[in-house]
Amino acid sequence: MVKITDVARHAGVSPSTVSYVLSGKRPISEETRRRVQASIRTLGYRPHAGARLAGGRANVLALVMPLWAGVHAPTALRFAASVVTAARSYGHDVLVLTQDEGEQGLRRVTDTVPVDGLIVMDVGLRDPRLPVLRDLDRPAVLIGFPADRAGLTCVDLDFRAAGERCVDHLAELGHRAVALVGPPPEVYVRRTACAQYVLQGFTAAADRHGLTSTVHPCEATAAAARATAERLLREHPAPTGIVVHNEAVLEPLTEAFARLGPRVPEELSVTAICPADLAESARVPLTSVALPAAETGLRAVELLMRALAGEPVPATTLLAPVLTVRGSTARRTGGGGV
Amino acid sequence: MVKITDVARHAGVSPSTVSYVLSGKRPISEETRRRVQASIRTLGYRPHAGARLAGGRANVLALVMPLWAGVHAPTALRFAASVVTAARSYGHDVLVLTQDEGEQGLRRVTDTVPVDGLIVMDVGLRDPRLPVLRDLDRPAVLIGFPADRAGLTCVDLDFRAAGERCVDHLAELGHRAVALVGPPPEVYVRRTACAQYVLQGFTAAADRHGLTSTVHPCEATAAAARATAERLLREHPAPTGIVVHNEAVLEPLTEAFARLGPRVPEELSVTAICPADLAESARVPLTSVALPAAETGLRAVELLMRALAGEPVPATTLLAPVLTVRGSTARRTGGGGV
DNA sequence: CTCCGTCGTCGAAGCGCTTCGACAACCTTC
DNA sequence: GAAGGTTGTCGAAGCGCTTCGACGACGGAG
Repeated sequence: MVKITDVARHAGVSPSTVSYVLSGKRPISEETRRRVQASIRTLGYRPHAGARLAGGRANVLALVMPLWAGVHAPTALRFAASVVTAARSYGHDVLVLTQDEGEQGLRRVTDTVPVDGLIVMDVGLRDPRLPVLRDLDRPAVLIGFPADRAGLTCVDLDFRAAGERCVDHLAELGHRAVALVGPPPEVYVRRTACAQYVLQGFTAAADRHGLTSTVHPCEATAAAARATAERLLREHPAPTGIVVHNEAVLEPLTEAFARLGPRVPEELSVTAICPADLAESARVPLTSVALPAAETGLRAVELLMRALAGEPVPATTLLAPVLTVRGSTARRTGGGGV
Repeated sequence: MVKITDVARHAGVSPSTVSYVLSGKRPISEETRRRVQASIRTLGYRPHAGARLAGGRANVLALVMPLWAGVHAPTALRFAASVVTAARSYGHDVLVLTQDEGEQGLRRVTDTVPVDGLIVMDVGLRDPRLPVLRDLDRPAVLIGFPADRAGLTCVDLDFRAAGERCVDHLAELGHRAVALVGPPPEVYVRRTACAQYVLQGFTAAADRHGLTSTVHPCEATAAAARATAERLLREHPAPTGIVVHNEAVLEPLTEAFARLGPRVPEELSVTAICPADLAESARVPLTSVALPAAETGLRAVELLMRALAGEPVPATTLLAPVLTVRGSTARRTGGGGV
């Protein structure tokens, strides 16, 4: 293992000079800097994270992610993967923490492990971890928007706008009755932020367009999806436009529709809020607002890096929803409605 | 942040004594030990990982996992979750590394981050990382069995026996022609160990029973699954027993069968090698050999902890396959065959 | 030509912890 | 009852790095 003193010797300077070249915290002559950097490269020097002891950077960030309960694994993994990849591109490694470690988990990890900053996924509207995050001596970026975001840096898809965008699209196609199939009730209870925002956007847009609307939380099981499909079709007026915000039931739900009668999109238009490739690879490619996991993760890391560099960062970054029309929505046919 | 000197002062001993109480590397009188431990508890002291500098434990382990390519996300996440949970129960945190960082990734992380040991998922038969792992000054546990496991600690489901077990079951039920639907060709090319072992077990058992057998690698897409289903049914002799070792196509494959004709299990018996809950929640509950993600992760962590404690650990831990009969297999009916 | 301010570099101290050698105190053993 | 062993504890050094204060060299101002 090559250490800073090796670099210093090789470059003919003192260790402190090498340190200052690395951190840029003191002026170093152009020539010395170049020599030091050359030595660093030829020796393949890499600072050791343990030295965060002395106030340095560890080049490690912590990612708090939901690992068990009620999350759609492929989606969660996509976020994680993009965070890890982005972090690596900044030379950082990633420590994972599970959601359920809660507030103490945050405390523990910042006290115990050399970690430069945190990224927290799946934030609740009134997440109990918020006070701790505000209080921490390290920067943090939330993926999701809690109700009170004072003193926090947040990034996420604009879920409210996403909900609206879906309804707008359905309204433009002439649909007069719409339904939202959302995540399971627990998620609303936990008050996961994005579920709430979609709901708000959905309702607001439906009202704005004067549409009839209903909301159906749905467990992430095929059976629940089938039950929800049946319930939807029995409604009066029967919705002709559906917004699905629940990746896990996308598949069984569309299949249930296929069995129960209404043809998609001829008789029933379906839009989803989900990762783009999921929407593409459905048996009927779904018109969807993309859940930009890759971009969100990347943005979160970028924000964290800028915060670490001492730059000011925007408190909120809302990613604009992009609706892609695929095969699952069509102009409303037939009369009906009420 | 309370540090070791605080504890020492509070207990009326020197810092080194506290350290020895913690590490047990020197005898400490019963009375002193108790006093120190009391102080540790009341002050809520937690050693800082950065101090691994001085030779201590960091209480961090690295998990190398496949994050993008061709893995079944829910299964991968299950492994990861079990590793993280088990690690936490030993007071360790987990740093994730992606598969594709390869050998240098291992080097980097052990040089750079205070990490006590490694767990490596998804090992190839001739994984290029093996030399590095052997060479490292830290213990490592592999999930999976490479061809040459000298000097390595490995744990995994006995995939060979799992393949055999499925075929045995089908043979017992009177099936004379069986087919294996495996992971995509890439996986065989990368020589991911478990795919090879299932294949071996499948072939060996089929030969032993004198069954006709064919092998069908299959992409992880619904389209590929449908194509595979059609190909299977056109074969001559048509297989009446199928072994599926590819979680991603489980669903579309069974559905394709449902459409194309043969009734499961009356006309076609299907067994799977997959996580138990996946098998249970299929529309026709699948007879399966469970992929024990939770147990495997736990075992891997246990082995690592024992290695860290200096205890000798078994070089190989093979988990015996457990076949659970559910609704997708039945005694072969009808005549046919050739 | 001196004085002072800058610039660039260095040495030393210290981060929280472990570990080595030392050393009292006590216990055997002849 | 002195020699030799144990046992339990301590002090100090050091891990790789950062940072603070110091200092020599240089240049511009007076």
